[in-house]
Amino acid sequence: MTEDDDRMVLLRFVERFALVLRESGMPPMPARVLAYALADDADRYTAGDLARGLDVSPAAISGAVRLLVSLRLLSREREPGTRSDLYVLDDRDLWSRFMGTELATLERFEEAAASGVEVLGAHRPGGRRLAETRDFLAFLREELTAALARWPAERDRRAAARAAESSRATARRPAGQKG
Amino acid sequence: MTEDDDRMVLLRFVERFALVLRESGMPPMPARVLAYALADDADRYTAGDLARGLDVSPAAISGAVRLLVSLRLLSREREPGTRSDLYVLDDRDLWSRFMGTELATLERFEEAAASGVEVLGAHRPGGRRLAETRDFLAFLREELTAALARWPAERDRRAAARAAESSRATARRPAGQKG
DNA sequence: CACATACTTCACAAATGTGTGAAAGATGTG
DNA sequence: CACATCTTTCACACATTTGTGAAGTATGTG
Repeated sequence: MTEDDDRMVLLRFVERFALVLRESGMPPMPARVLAYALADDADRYTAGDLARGLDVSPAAISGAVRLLVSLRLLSREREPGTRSDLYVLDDRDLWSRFMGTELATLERFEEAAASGVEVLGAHRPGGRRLAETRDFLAFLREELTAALARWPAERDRRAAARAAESSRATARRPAGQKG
Repeated sequence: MTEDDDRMVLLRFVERFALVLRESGMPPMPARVLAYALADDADRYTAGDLARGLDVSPAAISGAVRLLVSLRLLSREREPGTRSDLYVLDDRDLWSRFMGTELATLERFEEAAASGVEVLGAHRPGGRRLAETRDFLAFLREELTAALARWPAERDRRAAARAAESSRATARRPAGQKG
């Protein structure tokens, strides 16, 4: 009962989150698998787990994990003496990796703009606009790279802040009488 | 001859750049229109200009500019006494705007992650991962917003550097004898 | 006010993408 | 070494997306 409810809540979330991932260009099934692996409580999944958990065919999982592994968003592991691969979502820097793939796209943008400047000529209005575009993309890439490097420290800082906050809250509850 | 060649070069670039835009989630035709408006030398286009320039049907342009205008990447203007709208690519902060739409996506991500924490509970492993995801997205949004605010100044700085560089180069050519 | 021009809307044909079932391929077990 | 289990590959049906032609709408012109 409650277990089924939980599962529905989870699957509903999966669809919601996957939708946003899809709007960022990820195909539907990989998006679902990523969202599921992120939100469900296990930290390693066999292909069968994912297929059953999402209630889709194993074939669909096969294609989805192939993409996710190639993007480094999942990694494949093998437990000795077992016949299934295990897919693990390395959440320590999942989002850094995700942004890594975005940075690669940004670089492709930059290259395209630069080649446009080259073939069209920087003196013409169109070429000038492309040069400015290229500069912007370069700037953005520098900024993102720097931000990404700051993230691990920032994450720990935020996690510590959250922990302090919640321990203050629990300390207040049992002993907080002398207001 | 040369004019046709130029046009081919332009259209080839348009396709190349549009391809990257498409990988970032933009539909093909809007991507082409944006790339064309960016790279061609005019600074305002009627729908007909775009249709002829890209050699596609006016109907396709209609849908494409609707999207681009809604994203604020093109703006629609109307010259008095004429019967066509003019589409202008406001390149002064085109890319800031483009990133603005990306920021909106980021915000949707953040909301989705936050709602996941809410419905799944922050104490479970899945919920904890989602909380970290939400934090990362918030961080990224702050960083991007800050970077975007820095861009105008940075752009002028880079433009000035380029101008100084090129004037130094032209000054060196005619008079640069006493090396 | 009929007409010409430019654009938009709509229905459709073509292309593309997506997930399934069936068959084939691995890999460990008795 | 036959078998059981799990995964991958492949062909296909289904759905979605895309851009076109044709018809309709708006707007300025004679």
